[in-house]
Amino acid sequence: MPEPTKPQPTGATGKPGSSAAKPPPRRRQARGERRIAQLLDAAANVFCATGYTAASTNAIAREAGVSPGTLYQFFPNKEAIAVELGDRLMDRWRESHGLTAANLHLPLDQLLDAVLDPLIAFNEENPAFAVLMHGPDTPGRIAQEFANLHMGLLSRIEEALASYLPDTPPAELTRIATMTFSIFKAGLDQILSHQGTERQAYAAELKKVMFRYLEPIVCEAELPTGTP
Amino acid sequence: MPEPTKPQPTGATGKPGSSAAKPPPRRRQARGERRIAQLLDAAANVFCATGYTAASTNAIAREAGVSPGTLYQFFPNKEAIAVELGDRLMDRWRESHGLTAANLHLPLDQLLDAVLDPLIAFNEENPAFAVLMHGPDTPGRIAQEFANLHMGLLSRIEEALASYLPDTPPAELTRIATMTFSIFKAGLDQILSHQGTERQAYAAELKKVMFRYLEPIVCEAELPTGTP
Amino acid sequence: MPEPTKPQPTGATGKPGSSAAKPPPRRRQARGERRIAQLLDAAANVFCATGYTAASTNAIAREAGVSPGTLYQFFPNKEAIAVELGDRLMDRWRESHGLTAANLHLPLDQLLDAVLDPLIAFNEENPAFAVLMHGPDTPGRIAQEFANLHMGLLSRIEEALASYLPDTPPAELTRIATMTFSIFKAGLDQILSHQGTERQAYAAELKKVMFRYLEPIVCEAELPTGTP
Amino acid sequence: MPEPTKPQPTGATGKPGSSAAKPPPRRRQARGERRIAQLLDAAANVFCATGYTAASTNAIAREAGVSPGTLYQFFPNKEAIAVELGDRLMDRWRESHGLTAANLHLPLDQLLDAVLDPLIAFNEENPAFAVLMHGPDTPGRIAQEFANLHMGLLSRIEEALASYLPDTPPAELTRIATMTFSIFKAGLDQILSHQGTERQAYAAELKKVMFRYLEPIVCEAELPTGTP
DNA sequence: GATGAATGAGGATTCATTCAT
DNA sequence: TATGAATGAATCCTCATTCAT
Repeated sequence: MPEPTKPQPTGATGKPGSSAAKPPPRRRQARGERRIAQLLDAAANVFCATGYTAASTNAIAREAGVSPGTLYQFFPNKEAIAVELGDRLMDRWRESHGLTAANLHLPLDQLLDAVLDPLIAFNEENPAFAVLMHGPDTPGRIAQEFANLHMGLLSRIEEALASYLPDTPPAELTRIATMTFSIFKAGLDQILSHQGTERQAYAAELKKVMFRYLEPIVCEAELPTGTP
Repeated sequence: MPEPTKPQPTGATGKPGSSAAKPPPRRRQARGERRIAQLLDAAANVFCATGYTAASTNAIAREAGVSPGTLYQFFPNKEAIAVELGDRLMDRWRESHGLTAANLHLPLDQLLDAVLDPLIAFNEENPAFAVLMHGPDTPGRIAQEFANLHMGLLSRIEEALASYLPDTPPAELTRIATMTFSIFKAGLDQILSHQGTERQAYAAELKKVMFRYLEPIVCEAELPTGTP
Repeated sequence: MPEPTKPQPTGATGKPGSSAAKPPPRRRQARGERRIAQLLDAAANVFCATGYTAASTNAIAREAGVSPGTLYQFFPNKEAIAVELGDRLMDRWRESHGLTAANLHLPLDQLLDAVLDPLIAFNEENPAFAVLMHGPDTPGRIAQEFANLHMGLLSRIEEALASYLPDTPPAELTRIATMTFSIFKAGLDQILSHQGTERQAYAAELKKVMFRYLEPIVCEAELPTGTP
Repeated sequence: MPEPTKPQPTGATGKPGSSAAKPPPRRRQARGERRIAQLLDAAANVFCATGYTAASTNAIAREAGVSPGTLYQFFPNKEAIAVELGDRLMDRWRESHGLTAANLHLPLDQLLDAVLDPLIAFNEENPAFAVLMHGPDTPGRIAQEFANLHMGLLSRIEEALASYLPDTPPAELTRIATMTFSIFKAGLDQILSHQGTERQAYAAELKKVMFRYLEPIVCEAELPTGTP
């Protein structure tokens, strides 16, 4: 039917987290949906191979076995590809193993196991996730296109921490969360750049780092009554 | 392996002073040396502004106020600029505050203060150092051109650790050093991306992370006699 | 030669009503006719907004709220859209206010009023008409796709002039008509690019130009007997 | 010090008309200056052949026999090429036959001859001038990049008219000038799109149009006192 | 008839690098 | 040395058009 359907720029389906009132995600044929998946897979590969900055849209299209024009039918630009890929990975992560409320009552070491093991596994299966978490090599600033992903993860950490540290001032909470996230990313990189037992050893090491960092913080908060 | 090897970096004017038989540095290189410094300064700025991958040699030349041709008179390619800049920063670091033998007998907390404070200060003054430590956003692999810098720092950490942990197997030592370095880089990024008191708070936080991570390792090693 | 020939413009649905034997217009073309109108309206908008050369068929389809494929179901290419739009505008113009035979006996000033006022009004309502009269910015040559429109208008002017100047050689007649048309287009552009009273002032000015240009020509022809 | 030398974007040397304090026009080698001329010649050809909108920078480079990169060493974009070409043609025009003060005291018919003949000749030799005067086929607005050229010519006409019509209100003056310019462009197009005697005939015709349009305006102004 | 997918050549522009002066 | 010119492949992206559903 003539029904105009609102051009709806392209690609990105919607921010994660804003669950209500998703705008009808643009009528698309099944083939198109497949193409998008294909392109995002290709993008993941290329991002992993060359990093975000050096990745080229043509390379992504080539990797996906389509022409450059096709890519641009679904994504307005390189940035949008990264955003959409990040969103989808984030969704996938949340759906499969998200930080469940149950975990939040575990003791720290078990919490770390409960969170990190699947998260590491997820990153092993989706190495592009790590690439996107880092963003372009532009230092300092978090590039606009990665802000979603970054904030998404960061705020989840912050929430989790908040439940352990209800009395900590927000600024400090943010700092601890930021540091934790930062450390995690650093450790994850090491894990992913090793293989086999060494990889496991690094995973164990990361847990040590995080446990030792967070334990005093958490304990101190948990026992405000007795210990001097 | 870890042994840094200083790989005679650029193709340009072999650095005087590095090898045993110093040929009297020729006069006509004085200007050249100035040019090089100029170019490296410019490169540092551009790398900081845009990251390594996105930095263009033309932009570096422009920033240095010279023509592209001039740049290539001193460096065979973009990579060499990064390498040389990294080497020089590394030298500068070593010369000014390098991990002196004296420090190695300090207790851990003091050691961290002694090492991290000047290192952070150095990075504040030379933000390109952090950019180069990270290398391009290509994940996992350490790009060839940044291997020197990376290994240089890493092996110094490893040496230091070795003096605290003489009985630890080398593989583990490497792993701890790698992790430590990784954490440091991560923390440094946070420090550098904040300002004022918040920056200081992040620095303190980084020290906490590192102290808590390393303390048990070091303690355990230090007291092989008394513990049951 | 000037004779317009109405070149059976698009490849699509031969316009009913043009040839002698009217085949009863098939029902299923009703929708098609609407689509075409829709597309031509959209094309008019896009041509006005960006000019012919820079207009894209995708933009036209989008503006019409249909898919590119649909557009090509009715028009074989971009050119055909312009041609058909031009033809329709021309038809519309002819049907509503065409140079009626009656006008041809008015004195020049009244003739100009009689012709120009509605023509200007028509162009105000259909600004795409002016765009199409000019064609692409390719200078000199009249692009193939705009020849119809151009010749259509030109020959009408020429006919009108011929009735005033029966003894003028055809070459000169063509020249005067061409010049007149050219001036008209130029003036029209000015009119359309102004607003309100200024627009009216330009319209008046255009009439002055044309009147003063044509008056001596016409007068001289009208009084072949007396004047030296 | 390195003295940065101010990047000085590229290409365009400076606006015409601002004669004082020309910024030192960027050190350039002779070869470069030749290239620029070459490129502008090529651009003129391509603009004439295809019009501004459809002209491609690659086509210009090809026509000039250089690589696309070379073009961009001298011009930051297509627009700048048009601007510079326009400026140079304008300068060339002014230098050779500009409206000299002497002309301003001639009777109108002689003035028109004095101005139009060389101007037409100039346009015959530099057909790109006409293309640039028209600008892109975007209707109405005068595109930014052509404003200079347009205003340059328009204001010269306006000045000339002002000397004939000292008592006319400025708005009207502008209108008359605009109309005159518009007519001239229209006539010029016809002249240029014909050949030989026909071309001359069109030139004569244009003069008629302009003379007849302007004569009453000028006369009326010239004889406020004594008219019989 | 309608849709959205697909194409691939071509658009402007950049960039690492080399060359002539 | 130093410069600016030159390169050409590669960048992102667009567009007229065709195809499969």
